Amino acid sequence: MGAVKNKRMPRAVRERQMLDAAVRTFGQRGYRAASMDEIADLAGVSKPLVYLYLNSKEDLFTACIRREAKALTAAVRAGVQPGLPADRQLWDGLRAFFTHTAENPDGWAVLHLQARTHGEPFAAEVAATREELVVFVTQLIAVAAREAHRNPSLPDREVAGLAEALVGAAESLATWANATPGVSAKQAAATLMDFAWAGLGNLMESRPWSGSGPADGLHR
Amino acid sequence: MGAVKNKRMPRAVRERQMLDAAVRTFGQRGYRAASMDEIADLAGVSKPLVYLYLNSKEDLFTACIRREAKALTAAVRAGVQPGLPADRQLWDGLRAFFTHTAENPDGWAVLHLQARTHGEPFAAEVAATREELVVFVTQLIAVAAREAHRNPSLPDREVAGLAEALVGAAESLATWANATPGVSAKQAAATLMDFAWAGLGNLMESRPWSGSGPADGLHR
Amino acid sequence: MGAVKNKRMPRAVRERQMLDAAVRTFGQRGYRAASMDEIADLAGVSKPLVYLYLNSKEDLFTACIRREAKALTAAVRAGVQPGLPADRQLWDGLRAFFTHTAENPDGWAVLHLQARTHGEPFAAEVAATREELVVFVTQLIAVAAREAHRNPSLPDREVAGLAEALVGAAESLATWANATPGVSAKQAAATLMDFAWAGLGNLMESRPWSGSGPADGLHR
Amino acid sequence: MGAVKNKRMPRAVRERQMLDAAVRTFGQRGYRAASMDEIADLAGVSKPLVYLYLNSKEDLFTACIRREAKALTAAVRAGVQPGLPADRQLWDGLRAFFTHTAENPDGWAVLHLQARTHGEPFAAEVAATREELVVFVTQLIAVAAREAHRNPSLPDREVAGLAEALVGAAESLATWANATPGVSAKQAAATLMDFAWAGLGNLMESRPWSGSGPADGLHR
DNA sequence: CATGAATGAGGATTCATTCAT
DNA sequence: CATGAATGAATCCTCATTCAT
Repeated sequence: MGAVKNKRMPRAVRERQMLDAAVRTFGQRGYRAASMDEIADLAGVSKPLVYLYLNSKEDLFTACIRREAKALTAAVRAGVQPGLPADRQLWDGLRAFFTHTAENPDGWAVLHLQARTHGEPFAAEVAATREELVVFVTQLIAVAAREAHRNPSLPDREVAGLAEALVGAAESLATWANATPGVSAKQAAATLMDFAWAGLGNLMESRPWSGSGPADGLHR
Repeated sequence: MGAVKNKRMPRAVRERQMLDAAVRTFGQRGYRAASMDEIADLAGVSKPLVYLYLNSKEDLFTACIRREAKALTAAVRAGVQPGLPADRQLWDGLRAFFTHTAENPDGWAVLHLQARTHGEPFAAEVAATREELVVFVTQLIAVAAREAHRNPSLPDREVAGLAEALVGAAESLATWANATPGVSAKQAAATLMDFAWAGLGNLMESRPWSGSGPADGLHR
Repeated sequence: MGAVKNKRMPRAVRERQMLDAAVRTFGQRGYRAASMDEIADLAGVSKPLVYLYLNSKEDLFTACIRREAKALTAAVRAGVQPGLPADRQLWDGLRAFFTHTAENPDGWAVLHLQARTHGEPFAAEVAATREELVVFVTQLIAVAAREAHRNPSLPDREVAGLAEALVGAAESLATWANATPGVSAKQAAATLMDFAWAGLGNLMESRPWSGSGPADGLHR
Repeated sequence: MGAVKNKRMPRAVRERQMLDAAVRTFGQRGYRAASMDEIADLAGVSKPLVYLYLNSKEDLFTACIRREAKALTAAVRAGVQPGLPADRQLWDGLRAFFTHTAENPDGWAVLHLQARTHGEPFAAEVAATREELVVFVTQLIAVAAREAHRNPSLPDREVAGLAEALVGAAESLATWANATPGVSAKQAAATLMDFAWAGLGNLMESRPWSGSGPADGLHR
């Protein structure tokens, strides 16, 4: 009883409806608990059609992961302008990230919660996306180091850990912001930016990160 | 066929064996995918005995969550000495946290991945534990602020966000460290401590956090 | 392996086959002892199909009760002509009742034995049907009283008791007739009619009830 | 947690406790739904002891049936004085019957509802008892016929049917009286006595059965 | 005697998946 | 294309029953 049954739609449209339904169902119920029946129902199509187009539950879930992963990285990329200074890029990226996850809570749940919970076919899929973000952050850190004329560059492993920590914090904050009424994407981004750029120690001494871009009131 | 079948053991022992098997199975397969058959098998007992002692799959999972949550918070608490400076307490807590999660990867998977993925009975259970850690970190930040004679205290929501970010980063790093060969608990703790205390900005300027305790070469 | 497996039948037909099998199995084994496996097998379908159409064991049993109850009351109603004198109506009703129960022993067992033995969902269901019969008999007694120009009408509770006794006797006789070879529906009806209308006392004095309708040799 | 655990009681007493618990449980839950666990618990003993004394669930149920059957027939017999006129004997027997079933509802449920519902081992057991009552009633009818100097005696099959109807009516009324608040054993007996002895026909003409014994206000 | 420990066997229910139309 | 009909294979859970102490 999900959507109205429209007969004879082009395949691409039908597939999108199915993926929409699947993302929503997987995101809310989890991979195992979601039933193909419910998904087909929510998509407004018959079950055999789902199998015809998407092959199997596993493939369907993989397709969901791929679509949502692509959407997330695209959103982050679209939010960032390569030429700007590193901290500005980070700030822009974080805002895009938090905005997108807030607008697509089910997709985010699929990526962050569900996909990692279930065995190898899926964890690998999502790990690749995550890696992409980590690499993006890693490069930003490297750029920032260059910009700061920092001589003895940080060891790679150290940088990897920092990027990992930053991405992990972002992921947690995204889930937290989704679950906490009254926390906007912008606030989440600001909190993390402070945390990441200035560090707690500096915050204690009242020196929050203040942005390096144009004075457009980046946060607060 | 998991363990050797030792007949006639006292209830407490059997119960522990069952919980061990359950944590391992739930941690690796997830709540839904784990079967009571596999758990009973791994524990070296028959299924009815599992039901006799632990009641139901739901109750068994809850018991796992409770046990692992208690163990984790106990480990962190045991690693921290209340009298020391805030940054030292944070450092000690992080080391205890990463050490414990590294030593109990399945328990950590149950808490961080599985329990949050499945509906209300369990999410609430684990949220309470997480809250405990967040509160601990929140208080540390407050103490640090006092120690730094910081006058206009940070707004509560800000502090909450920071604590959330820190805990989230720790959680992510724990999972990352578990999955990355060659990353020790100490290194994970050091990375996060740098990140949290100094911030990326300072790191760029070569001013990593260096510890406030006795000069015992806390890290690096 | 009960029936021949005819594939692809319309739903209504399959549902009837399932109910037939269920009535037979429940009637012979009882609610608890009957297994869904046996019912599905006897119906010549797989278990999931039974669940798809009938939902659950409880619902299946309820459906059996409803169908058999409706069939029984319909049979009795069809056997009785409202315009005739009360004793003739009673006679016709009894014959229809005994005929139907003799032709549907399993259905009768479900109604009389099994449904009343198991808790509330079912007992209520069958009680309603029984009440219908009791009311029917109660009204007949009242009509008979009017026909006999009996002045001080019998107290209601008394009439209720009498109707109850009559229905109870009929139920018992139906089961007895089913179990005793050589006892026909007609004989059972005649015995009860004598018993009910004339009473033992009159029978002793050789005055059996002889019918009030046309001289068609109603019995004997 | 049923009864207080009294250690070291003579076997006869323990067995009685078990049977009491079993009758109650079987009467209320039914044979299949009753669990040995619940029975042992209610009896205040351990399960192995039940098996030691009563062998198996089947044997236990059979023992219940036997005990309750014996108690019922004994009660009826004790209520009847062989020398008295037939209708007085019937009246006394009915009163004893309804009194006993009212005082032992669980025992009556075991005999009338549960035992007949389940396969051969039990149905036969209870059928024997029922037969005993039917024979008793059959003989009463024969005696009454002699007393009434009725010449052409009723055919045997006819008498058997009448006895069956009377016993059936009694059984139904017993269950009805148990379920209907405000109906006493005496009232039930009176209703049935009217019905059986006078017949509905006579009742219409205001000639209820009035008893043949001493004028002690037998009913009403 | 009495019991805590333990299990084999079975039963209700669900689900991903496939044909025949 | 689209679907109603159908199922093999699990999965959770319960219960009568038995030993070793």
